[in-house]
Amino acid sequence: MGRSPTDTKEKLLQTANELIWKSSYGSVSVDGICKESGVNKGSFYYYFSSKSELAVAVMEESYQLYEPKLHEVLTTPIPALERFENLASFFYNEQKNALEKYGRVCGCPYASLGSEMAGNEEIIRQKVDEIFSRHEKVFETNLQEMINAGYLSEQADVTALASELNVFLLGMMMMARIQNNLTRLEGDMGMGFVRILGLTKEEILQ
Amino acid sequence: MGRSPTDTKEKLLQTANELIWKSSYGSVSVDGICKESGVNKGSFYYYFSSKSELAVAVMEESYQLYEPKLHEVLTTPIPALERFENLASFFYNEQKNALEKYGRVCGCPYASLGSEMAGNEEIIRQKVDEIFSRHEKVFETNLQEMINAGYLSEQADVTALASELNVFLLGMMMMARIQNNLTRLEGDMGMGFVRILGLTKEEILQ
DNA sequence: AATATATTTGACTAGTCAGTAAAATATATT
DNA sequence: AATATATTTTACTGACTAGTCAAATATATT
Repeated sequence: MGRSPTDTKEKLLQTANELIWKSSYGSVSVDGICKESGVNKGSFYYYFSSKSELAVAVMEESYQLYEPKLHEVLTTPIPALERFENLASFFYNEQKNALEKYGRVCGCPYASLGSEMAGNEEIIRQKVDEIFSRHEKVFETNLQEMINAGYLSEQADVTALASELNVFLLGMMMMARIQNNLTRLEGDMGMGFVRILGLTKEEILQ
Repeated sequence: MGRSPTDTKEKLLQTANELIWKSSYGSVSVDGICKESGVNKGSFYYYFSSKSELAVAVMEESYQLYEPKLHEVLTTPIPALERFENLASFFYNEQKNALEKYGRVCGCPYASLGSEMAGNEEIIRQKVDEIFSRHEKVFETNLQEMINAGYLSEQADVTALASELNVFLLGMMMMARIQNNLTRLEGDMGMGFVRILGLTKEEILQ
């Protein structure tokens, strides 16, 4: 009974994701998102109760698309050194695609939005906090699996390492966005991962 | 000849610094800054030609206050390990003071503002980029002095280390702001600096 | 005291903001 | 065909936005 579902909500989420990622939460208006989506403002508030609730939904959807990709790169059964070099390439390619699509280095969407709105919209701050926890958990789980599979030293402190990897990644992404430049990301990210994990060509276990 | 100079400009800079640091650029209005400063809007535009120009001036002034403090901590003639432990304490105390004053963890003002506005206001992005370059240069200079004074290994790559310290600091500050929590900053920052520099209690040269 | 300059005042755009509400429309089910 | 429900449309607040402008005022110098 009732009318058929449409792709209106999905279109709003996607447009909002793009606009907020490349510019910012504060400089993107609900009107702007609606105009770009070809959706009426009334329809916007049929699907979302506020702009901040939309931002939270955008992050959840985007993270659900991202996490499996991260997991896949980290679970490929090759030495840990190569896995993290692949991870660095993965992030670099993501940023390069965004640069080509949006004309600028976009960085980490969660970090930018979280940092901007942490002091103004508690539900946004909480969502970013939660997403970072989940992200760190993925690192943790995969590091433990690498240890179990003999790819990483048993002495490794997975919790501490996951946290450090996260902080380093965050810092690199922020720097790339502010510099609007990918060269550092290309040059230093893989090395950074490897150094944090204490991996060298000689120390590889398998 | 003419009227005496006043502290109006200074008051605007200080108020803007506080408001933008704790919330964001987009959610602080020129009207809000004026009201909080007890200054008329006309006076605002007598001193600043735009909101973004104000933000640039805020960053320059605040960095000029900050850099000497950073330099002082890093030039105290004690072993490098202790210098960077002191540096971690210095950052922690700065954040703790801001937390007490503004009711929230504020993080790095340049990074937050830079990340927010990098895609919208090129003069802001450029200023943050410039400030980060100067900041990294301070690390470089001081690391070289530590090597010269025999406090750090001569094999250390000061450029790479300065960059890594910067990225790590940036990541830690961002995370603290988003988590609105100082415990990680208190627990992991010193350790992080020391690990990046490859310093351990045993390896200290002097 | 007159004058030149520095600074402040307050009113004013003209546009944009997030959010509302009721009517209109489309369609699946009965 | 009637009805119930899902979705869209349109017009509308009322507050806030960055920025402008000319007149008013204060004061150091002559």
